[in-house]
Amino acid sequence: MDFKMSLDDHLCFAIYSAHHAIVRMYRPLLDPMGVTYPQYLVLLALWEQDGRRVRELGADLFLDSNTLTPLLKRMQAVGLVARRRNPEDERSVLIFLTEKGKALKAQAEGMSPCVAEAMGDDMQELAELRDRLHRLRARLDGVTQKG
Amino acid sequence: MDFKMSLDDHLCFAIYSAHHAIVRMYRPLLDPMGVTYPQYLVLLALWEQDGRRVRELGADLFLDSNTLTPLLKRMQAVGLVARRRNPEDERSVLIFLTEKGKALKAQAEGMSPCVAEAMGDDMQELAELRDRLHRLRARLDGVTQKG
DNA sequence: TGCGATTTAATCGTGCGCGATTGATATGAG
DNA sequence: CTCATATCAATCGCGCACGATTAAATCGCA
Repeated sequence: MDFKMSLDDHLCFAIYSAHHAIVRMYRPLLDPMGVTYPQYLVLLALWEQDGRRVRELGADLFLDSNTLTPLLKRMQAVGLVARRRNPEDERSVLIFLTEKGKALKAQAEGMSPCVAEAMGDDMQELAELRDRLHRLRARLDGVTQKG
Repeated sequence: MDFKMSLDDHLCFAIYSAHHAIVRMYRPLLDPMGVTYPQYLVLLALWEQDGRRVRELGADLFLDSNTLTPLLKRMQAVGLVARRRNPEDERSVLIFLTEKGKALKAQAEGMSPCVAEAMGDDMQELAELRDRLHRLRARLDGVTQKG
């Protein structure tokens, strides 16, 4: 049985290829905003809660400072965020949205119809897919931690 | 409603984070084999059908030569594949598994129990998740093409 | 109080993805 | 047969991811 497992039979490849398809779909929507897809995810996290530490942002996004620091510096360079040392604890760095970064939220909400059209209109199906993936991720995280 | 959409509410982020969790889960299994996760996907495609052109491999993996050429050269450098110009059409390059590349298949099949344990034992659920993702990817590819 | 252990961000090197371009080979219309 | 067009792999530049390491600040305990 394992001996006949093709690429398409693998769940891992379904996730891999769906991920890249998502990024390709978002690119033309995000390009006019001047942000990449990972940067858009950072913005989503900051629109939800501003002024977080890099560590907290990383916990939400499942990313470490080796990825986030250069990414946030690029966002700072184009004026989307400000990085300030935390006066309460000089080890940590706080990330704040600039006015430009805040303003992008409205523009991003304008993408919704395009995203909805691309993803499909079956909200039930999409929400269920999302929840199944979150459960799988949580399970994998748990196993990887212990293993 | 859109104004309260958190990171976790987004299907795109569920896919993004599940993808990275999958890669993290596979890493300790693939490291001893000396291959990366994308290289493992290439091997899956080649174990299924050997001696393909770069273009065909790319069609299966949804990757272009700008990604595949350097990746295949790295696999050639460690002796997993051979790259030969196609005598029938000198524009194309054929990719062949070496004996070492073929031998890795048995070792990869040994990962199955670990993967199964990490992913969970509900094969029905996992197969359904896989099929839903393939349908989403197909839909996104269609929309992106036309758009 | 002093000092080792811990926490935090930053840095470095490597390997993807991919938009854009290049160069070589094949194809096809006239 | 010729030359424009198409196809194919390769190349280049940039931005992630991430393992490993470093440096600074804080914490905790003797």
